[in-house]
Amino acid sequence: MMDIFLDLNVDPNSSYANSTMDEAHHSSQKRDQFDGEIYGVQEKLSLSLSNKGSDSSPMLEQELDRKIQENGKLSQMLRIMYEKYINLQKQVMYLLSNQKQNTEMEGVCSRKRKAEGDQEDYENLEGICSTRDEDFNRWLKRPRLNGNSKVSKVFVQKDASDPSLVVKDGYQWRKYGQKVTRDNPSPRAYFKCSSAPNCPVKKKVQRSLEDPTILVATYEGEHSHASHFQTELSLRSINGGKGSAVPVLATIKPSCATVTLDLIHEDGLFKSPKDYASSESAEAAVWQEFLVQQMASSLKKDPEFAGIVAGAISGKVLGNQTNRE
DNA sequence: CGAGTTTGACCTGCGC
DNA sequence: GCGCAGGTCAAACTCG
Ligand SMILES: [Zn+2]
Repeated sequence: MMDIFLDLNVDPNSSYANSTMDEAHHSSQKRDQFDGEIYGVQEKLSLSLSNKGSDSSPMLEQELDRKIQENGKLSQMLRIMYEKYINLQKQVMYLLSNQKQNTEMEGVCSRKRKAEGDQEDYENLEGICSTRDEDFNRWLKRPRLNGNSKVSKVFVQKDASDPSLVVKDGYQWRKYGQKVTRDNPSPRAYFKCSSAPNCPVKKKVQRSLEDPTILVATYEGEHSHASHFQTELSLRSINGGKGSAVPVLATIKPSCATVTLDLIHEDGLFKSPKDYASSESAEAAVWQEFLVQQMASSLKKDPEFAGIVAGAISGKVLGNQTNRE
């Protein structure tokens, strides 16, 4: 069972960020610094691409150099992010081991419904990798569902105007029910896996009460088959990584500097980055590449970024053509 | 026509 | 035992 929702840069508008400014001073400083880095790169990108009208080759070379430098900076940023993430993961594992000892002494929560209610109380905390110890402990102490059955929670950023509760995760799902729950105005949809005839996996999808742009998908059970992601991944390795991008759910919103990475393993459940990072350094490299791909796919989705890139490319192409003529 | 979705009815577990 | 809430079923419906 893995619940991962990484919010590396908390939305400055979120109540969490506002209400905990003092106590989270340390981490917010780091965040600001990182935000600054992101904004700086964005500014540079638009600045360096804005003079695409020039068709002189020294200018192009200069521009190319600048882009190479920017590329290096972005890679460095990714490396920093990755390192921070690994540190957070270590913290999680350390606290989890402590928590395990505590819960073994306290006993397991007996009332199922009570447990679910409490779980939703902690829902907004799950989305935040907080460095505050008290919040972090609350996050860790939230009641879990039956530890034996595989239950995982996935948070997916989705446009609030889109009423569909579809979470693309590499499996085929058949909807078998929908219910309006007591404490959330948005309905909860029930799905069964239809990728394989005997697959027992179910999932529930509901919009987060706190943030309607986030869909909370709860998976139960283990797939008795592979998803098409797995096929794709094996194809990728055969093709030397030239296949299509790893279909993870990742969104980056430059406007509010929020990074949300939903890390779905090919079996449809979460695979913690720790699982990649703790084993081999080669695995860490794979994870790093994985992060880069997520970033790239997210940037591709951003129309503004796509526009800038398209402009730059067309500028270059037109520039080359006019140079030849 | 088959597969998937919708939606009201029904089932089940929990709290009082 | 009753009522409530979450979860599931299945007939009707939609869509390709
Ligand atoms: Zn399945």
